[in-house]
Amino acid sequence: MKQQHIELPIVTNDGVFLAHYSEKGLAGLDFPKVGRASSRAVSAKQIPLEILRWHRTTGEALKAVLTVRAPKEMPPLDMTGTAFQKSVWAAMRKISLGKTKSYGEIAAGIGRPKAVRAVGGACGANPIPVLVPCHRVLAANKKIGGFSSGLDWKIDLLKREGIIC
DNA sequence: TCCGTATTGAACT
DNA sequence: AGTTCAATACGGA
Repeated sequence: MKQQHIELPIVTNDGVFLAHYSEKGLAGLDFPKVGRASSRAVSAKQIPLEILRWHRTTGEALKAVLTVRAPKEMPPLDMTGTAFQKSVWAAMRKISLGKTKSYGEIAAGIGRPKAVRAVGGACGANPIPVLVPCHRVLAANKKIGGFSSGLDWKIDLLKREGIIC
């Protein structure tokens, strides 16, 4: 019994995101990539009804965040990672809309005040950007820092939320 | 075990 | 004010 790793596109005004689902929930989310002509056509029949339901929720939540609104509902997240990473991701999800935290604050929040760089590593390993608001985590002096899936997205999202000019 | 990392804060130009 | 440097925790090879 292989793990079905299903990819489904989410069409937004900002492009086509690609959601990855496992049998347990949303396992990943990719930013739109230029030049991805056609995501593989998946016949809707092959997709478990449960996943379609998650996908709908995911799409709503994603669009909500992209329009600077709090998601009303989140799909189950299947985040594979170490205990430390889960702590970091959980801490990041507590950041409310339009707010920011520094890596140091996240580290302190999970009881490891000096693990700031490790926090950065966990952010980079975050499989679900946007929904887990890793873009709201800035460096201590309010500098942007980095972003795995493209710094442009981070800046753009921060602009929408009025965090930066 | 060693290396890289989306950091940080202090010391030095 | 800009730059360099050491410290620190964790994950991957």
